[in-house]
Amino acid sequence: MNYRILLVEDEEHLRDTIKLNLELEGYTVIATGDGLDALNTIREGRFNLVILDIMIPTMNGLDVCERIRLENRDTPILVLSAKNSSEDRVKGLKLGANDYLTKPFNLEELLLRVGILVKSGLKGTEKEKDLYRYRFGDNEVDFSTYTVTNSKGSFQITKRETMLLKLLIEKKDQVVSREQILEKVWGYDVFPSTRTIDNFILAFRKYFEQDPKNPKHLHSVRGVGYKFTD
Amino acid sequence: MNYRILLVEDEEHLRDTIKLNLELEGYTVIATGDGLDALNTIREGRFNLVILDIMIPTMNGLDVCERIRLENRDTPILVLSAKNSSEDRVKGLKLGANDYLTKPFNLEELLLRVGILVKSGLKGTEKEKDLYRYRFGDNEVDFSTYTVTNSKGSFQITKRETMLLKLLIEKKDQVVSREQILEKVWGYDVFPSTRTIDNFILAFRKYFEQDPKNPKHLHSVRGVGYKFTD
DNA sequence: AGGTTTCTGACAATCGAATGACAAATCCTG
DNA sequence: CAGGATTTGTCATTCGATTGTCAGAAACCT
Repeated sequence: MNYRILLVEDEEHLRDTIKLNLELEGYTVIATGDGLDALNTIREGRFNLVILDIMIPTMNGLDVCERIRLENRDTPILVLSAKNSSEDRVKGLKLGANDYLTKPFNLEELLLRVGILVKSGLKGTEKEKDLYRYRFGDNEVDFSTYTVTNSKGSFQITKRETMLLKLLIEKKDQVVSREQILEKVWGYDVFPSTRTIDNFILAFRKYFEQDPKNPKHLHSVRGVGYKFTD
Repeated sequence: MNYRILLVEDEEHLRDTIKLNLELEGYTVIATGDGLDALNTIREGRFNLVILDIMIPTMNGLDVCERIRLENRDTPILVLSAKNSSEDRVKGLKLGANDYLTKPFNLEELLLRVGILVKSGLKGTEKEKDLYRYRFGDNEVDFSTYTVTNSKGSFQITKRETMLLKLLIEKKDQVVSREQILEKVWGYDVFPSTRTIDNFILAFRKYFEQDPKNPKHLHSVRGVGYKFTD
């Protein structure tokens, strides 16, 4: 079996070291030092693991992590960081990283953890359904099939809608600004007008709310953005 | 789903704290402070995760770790330790631990890592369905002979078609992304264009659908992939 | 309070990327 | 080399995403 690993690390020397060692272990390694680059690469190819330094230029590494998770639920992510505060580790793990390693690290430990992650990803791309379901009101959303079920019946929503909904639910009870939404769901280089987001919310209200005019779950916060509550 | 966790920790106070917190998260926790005890317990019951302090009395925690791995390949192990030397971490990971956390640790981080491990262990539980024959609509597919029988008659399909069809049927009612399809049917290092997959689906619709224009079994999910339903 | 400005709701119109459809080229395998 | 299997190329079509517009609601400011 040929395992493919995407390595995102900006320090050139370290990048080469890690790449070399992983290749000696038999992995195929694609390496880049840039976050945007990484996102593009991951969209094109398939990987068994992403090793991600969160202190990279161009964009925040944690955002890269979150974005990979919005688009792609399966690929394991191993986060590297110079910060050793537990808050940072917690933040990384919350955004969907599968493991977190602090620099400087023991190379052998890295290789061991890589081995563990790569294998765990293999066991089955499909995970338990419950992990991808979310219930609120009389709605049930299945993020793996893009399906919504409620009293009105059962229907499909689109990928974009799913990503946005996921983001709002992740940040439940918090206001998410339009900028944040654009950044996370659409990316750094695309800038649709703000009407677009409104239209998505509009659609959500039609899908999920008993009375779309008096939303119980999808609230507008004037001048800022939107907020999801149960 | 009821997850069962075995907690092995000799400091009583810490043990109670962890146990309580895990239970608040909804896990069932069996706790013990003794290594031998732990081995006996794990032989009796099935667990989704073992949390193991390697500084426990009666026997060396690393030995316990090794024993568990010898007897039981699947159960994830999370090692706790006061030692923070990388050699110790490497030693633990080499003996089969899936993760390693140093005391004192952030409780939230522990809970997050527990969540990740418990889920990763699940993936393996799912058994590959051994499909031999499958019926849907007025079609009957025999995967061993690559033969399809329906009202239009009986004919052969190719190996690749069979692989793809099997994948879609295994993931019935779920959206299978193009990436997943490529990964499973073509492998990691082959990159045919997306048109290829489309053509296979096209063929399937001609084979299996009464009205290929309004497919009842092979649905497109725009921007993602395809979905099979009965 | 009243008038002004800014923001969101609502929906129609438009655009463009993803897919459908099929032909042609290439790759295999015997 | 023949013949099917697989892949690529091209154009048509469809559907989701985006923009534009306007009305009404909320905030702002004397």
